[in-house]
Amino acid sequence: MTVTIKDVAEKAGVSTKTVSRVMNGEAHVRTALRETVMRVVEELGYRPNAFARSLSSARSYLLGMLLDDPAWSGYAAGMQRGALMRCREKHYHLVVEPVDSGVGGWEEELMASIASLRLDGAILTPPLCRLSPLLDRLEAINLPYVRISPGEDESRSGLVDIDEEGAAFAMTEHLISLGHRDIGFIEGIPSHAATPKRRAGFLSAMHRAGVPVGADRIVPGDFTFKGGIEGGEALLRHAKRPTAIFASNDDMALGVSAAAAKLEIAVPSQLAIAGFDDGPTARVAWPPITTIRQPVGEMAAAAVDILIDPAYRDAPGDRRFHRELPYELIIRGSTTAPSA
Amino acid sequence: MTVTIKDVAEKAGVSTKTVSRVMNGEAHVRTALRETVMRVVEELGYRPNAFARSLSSARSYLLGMLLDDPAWSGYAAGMQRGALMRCREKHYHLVVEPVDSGVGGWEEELMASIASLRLDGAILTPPLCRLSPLLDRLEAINLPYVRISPGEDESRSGLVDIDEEGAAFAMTEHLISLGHRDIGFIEGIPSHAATPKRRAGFLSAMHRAGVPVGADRIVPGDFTFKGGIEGGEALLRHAKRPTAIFASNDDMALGVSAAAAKLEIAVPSQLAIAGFDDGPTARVAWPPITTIRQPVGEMAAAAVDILIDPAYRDAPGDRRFHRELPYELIIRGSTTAPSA
DNA sequence: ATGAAAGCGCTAACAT
DNA sequence: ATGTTAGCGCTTTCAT
Repeated sequence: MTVTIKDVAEKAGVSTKTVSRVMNGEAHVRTALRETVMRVVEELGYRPNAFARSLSSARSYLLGMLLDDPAWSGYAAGMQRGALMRCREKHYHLVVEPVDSGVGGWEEELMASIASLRLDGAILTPPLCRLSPLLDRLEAINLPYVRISPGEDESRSGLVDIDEEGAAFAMTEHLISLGHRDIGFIEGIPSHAATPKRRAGFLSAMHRAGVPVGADRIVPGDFTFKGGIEGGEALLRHAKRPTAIFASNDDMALGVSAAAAKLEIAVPSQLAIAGFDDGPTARVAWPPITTIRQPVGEMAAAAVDILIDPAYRDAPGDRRFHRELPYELIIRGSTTAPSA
Repeated sequence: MTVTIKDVAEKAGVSTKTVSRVMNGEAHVRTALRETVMRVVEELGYRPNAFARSLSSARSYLLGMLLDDPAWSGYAAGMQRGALMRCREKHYHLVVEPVDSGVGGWEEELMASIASLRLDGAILTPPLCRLSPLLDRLEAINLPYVRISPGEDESRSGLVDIDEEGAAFAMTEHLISLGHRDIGFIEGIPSHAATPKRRAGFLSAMHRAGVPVGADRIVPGDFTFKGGIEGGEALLRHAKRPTAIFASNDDMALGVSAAAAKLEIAVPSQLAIAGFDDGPTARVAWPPITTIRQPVGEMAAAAVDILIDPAYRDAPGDRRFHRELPYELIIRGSTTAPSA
């Protein structure tokens, strides 16, 4: 059979409680004893049973990541990877809970899963983090959660985000500084908090540069490649087309790139293209996409840190549990000065 | 406090064992009683504690997915998604265990994690599924596992794969049927079992068509975009360059596409490009890449099915636990007939 | 068909 | 600094 705490205690000639203390790195154990116990643990290959521990201690050492990303994009994958790595470091485990909010009954299923696993906390990614009824339910069962880029109700919980508006502003300034004045913009899906912020950043940079933005220069989008093709075509079919297009994420930027190829418009010489996210797809393109690097892995890791901070339960709305991580403007081949 | 089985038993006027029977869908409970219990469960919002159940029953209802994919490509994400969905359906949970086999000590960490979670089974993805010492250790602790595309030691465990060689053969035939005779091939990373199989499929199709393959037409690769650029450049810098290039995966195919753009070779008119996998990147390209669809999600789901089959433990090597799923040739815009 | 009692392996609370 | 006791919430015998 598997080795239990009793076996270790017996062989080491101590009580199970002492073994428990050693395993959990608690104080009040003499070094000599601690070492004896450690040795026996090694010898026997003892691994504490996570279930027994959770059952008696109310802590599960399990964190959940709630994802609603039908496309399972690089964004979600990066988040997950970042959270996973930090969890591993801290001796927690991560349970990923994919959710399809398009289908009925998901909320019940999710709550059942959460309750039966007795999660210690949950990370909510966009657009889930804006579902107020979901937040209500999590609060009702007293489950601490941290939101990634929620964009509203800031004081309701810990959160991690970047300065979306500032980043969009910076990207727009980059395009303007290259000499572009007629710039098209493709929006994201409205359910994401980032959508209005990125647009606002774009508009305010244009405004500040004193460049008017025609209503036909802003088109809707949905964060997908296909949406980018459509948005790109809409912008490029004008008799007088923009010299640059700023898409609200990388996948749409690639769509614009495809639309340009179709219409035989050369990138970047005849059209500059910018994206947002710096996901895996941004690098797998030619020319590579100029974009905003959003440190998704670190954002998820920060969320884990907040969740496992013992102080978090008591003051989830406290400002010290709000992290704004730095973005980075990544200039690649898709943006150059407009040809005269 | 949270509702326990005792609360339900009390309110329903039955023993805890009866509630347990109802919750687990066991026989020997009168319909009337069953319904009463169900009603009380609803009313109280009772959720069984997964830890308590696991502690007393030896089953954890937890499956692990072991991943060693530094790029965290679409392949890994698709696998995970497929496994996750099937687990949800079957009331299991999935714990993802990323592994960086480049770093020392990963094996100990992994084993500790597995042991403490008392996993019911594990899914091994490439290239981990070929690490014989790891398989030895899993067998030593008696943990059932299923491998995805292991390519060797077939009788050692259940496995799920596709006909890699047949798929590469089909792709090559497609290119030949379009009229290509001078075709370049970029290999995958040697640690993956798929690498030699895809090459073999390519070679045998060429051979069958009676087309000789020059040694300089096969170049090494590593499944990355960058590797694809390099491989593509190597093939395209020849005075007489191939009219088509078949890359062992999509990311490399995109790299070839980028290399062609750099060298101002038009795709598909001057160069046809084919990939393999049909990952998310294949569609986010222009022209979209002709490729082989590998049903990664279904493969992972099949692995879950095998693991939770009660008969699997007793005969893991049995042929009925080997699944070969169908691939599909997806013809997109990147392959057309060579221009005369 | 249903129930009573005895753990599963660990930790919290309380000794000592 | 270390040990003892009593559960955590469920399932497993084994009765009835």
